Amino acid sequence: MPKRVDHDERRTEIAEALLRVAGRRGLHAVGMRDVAAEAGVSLRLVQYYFETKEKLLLHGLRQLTERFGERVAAQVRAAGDHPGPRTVIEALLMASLPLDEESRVFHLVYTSYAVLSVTDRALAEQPFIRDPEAAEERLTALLGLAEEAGLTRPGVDARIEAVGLLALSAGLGTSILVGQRSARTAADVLDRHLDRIFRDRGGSSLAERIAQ
Amino acid sequence: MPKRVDHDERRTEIAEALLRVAGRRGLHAVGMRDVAAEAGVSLRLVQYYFETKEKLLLHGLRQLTERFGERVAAQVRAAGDHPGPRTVIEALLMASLPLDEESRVFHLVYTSYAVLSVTDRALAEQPFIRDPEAAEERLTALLGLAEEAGLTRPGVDARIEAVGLLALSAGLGTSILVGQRSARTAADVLDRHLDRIFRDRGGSSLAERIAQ
DNA sequence: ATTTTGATGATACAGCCGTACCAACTTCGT
DNA sequence: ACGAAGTTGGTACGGCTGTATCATCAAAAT
Repeated sequence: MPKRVDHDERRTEIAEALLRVAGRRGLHAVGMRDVAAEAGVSLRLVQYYFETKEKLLLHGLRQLTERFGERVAAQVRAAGDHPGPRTVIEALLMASLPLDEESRVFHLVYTSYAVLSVTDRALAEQPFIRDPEAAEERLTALLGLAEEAGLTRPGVDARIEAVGLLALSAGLGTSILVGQRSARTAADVLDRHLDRIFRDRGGSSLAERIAQ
Repeated sequence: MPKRVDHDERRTEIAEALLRVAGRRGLHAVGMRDVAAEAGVSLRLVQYYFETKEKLLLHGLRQLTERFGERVAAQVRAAGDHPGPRTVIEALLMASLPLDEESRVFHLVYTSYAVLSVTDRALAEQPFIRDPEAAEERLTALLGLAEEAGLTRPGVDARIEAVGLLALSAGLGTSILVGQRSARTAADVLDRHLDRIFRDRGGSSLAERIAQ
């Protein structure tokens, strides 16, 4: 048989090119030809690995969320060996903020997809709308743990707090993305919010940890 | 001179048609021909009143924010004659949530514009990015008033709270938009958050006020 | 009444898009 | 060595887009 090329790897490379272009010029502006040029291959090849543009977009979305999930996991892992619930939650939320270029691209492209999904049925049925659900479950569990350990202030409802924290960090994320807020301000706000959930301030503040 | 047609009125009608189509099929999918058909006029007329598509889009954005501002103002006015700061803030934030069709369209189109503005310089320089600033000022002032009146809990920083509240309601808004949360859940979260800022629960809760 | 100017319509054009087609090349099995 | 199958490139097609052109009509001014 012919050249031994790892199809999955090739697909990953091309999808990566798609995400790069989308991050640079906006998802709405990427064409098949742009992706091909960015990946350094011919237009035909892009068609070969993803028969249609829609499939390419869907694959790109999947790849985007996967990579982001890994990134967040790594950042949480870096938070320490036996971190308290607040530390883990802080790491989780901060990792979701578009503070560096990679994360900025993620937010931009992900939000583009989310907007498209409102008017595109095929996109709306995609599981990427279910990823936040998983995050909610995890956050709720973490808050429940903290509650049992007596770390939270009285009257804290884990699920409601989880939803609020996710919405807050999502809102802060987009406001950073559009250049409305600085990373510093966002960290301050997040810090204050966590102060109202937890009894004790965990270690150093988020704001201090940002060199901005 | 020729037929006395109010140009501004005409422009408003056409821009309204643009927003309707954008709300139905997504901003990325609207073409000049779609707008013309929706407005019941010829393509040429759309070109006549807005020479270029970019100008049409910018006018549509301005119109969108204006209409939304009026809507919010009306909803706040409906909150009562001498409402307390919390009531006003609640009305403000709830009016920003996409609970009915009109507001849903606003959120969708506005978010579309925001996403585009990240990669489009002309859009980024548009003042619609400054509207949230005005909202922040107003919220900060309201919270400051509440603080002076002794209505808030100790340790409340008006500006940080304002930023947090806006980010929270923006995040809740988009999560409602993509069908991830119900209006009820969003109201609950907002309620809880306000409970942590204010000493007393204002009148009835937001959640109770929603028939959902 | 005629000219002038604003308002409207039909149609054409150039460019880009996603996709399809066809030819060529590479590498493996026999 | 030969052919088959996987892989790649060049190019063309149909459709849609925003914009421009040309012509027509209506109404006010002289």
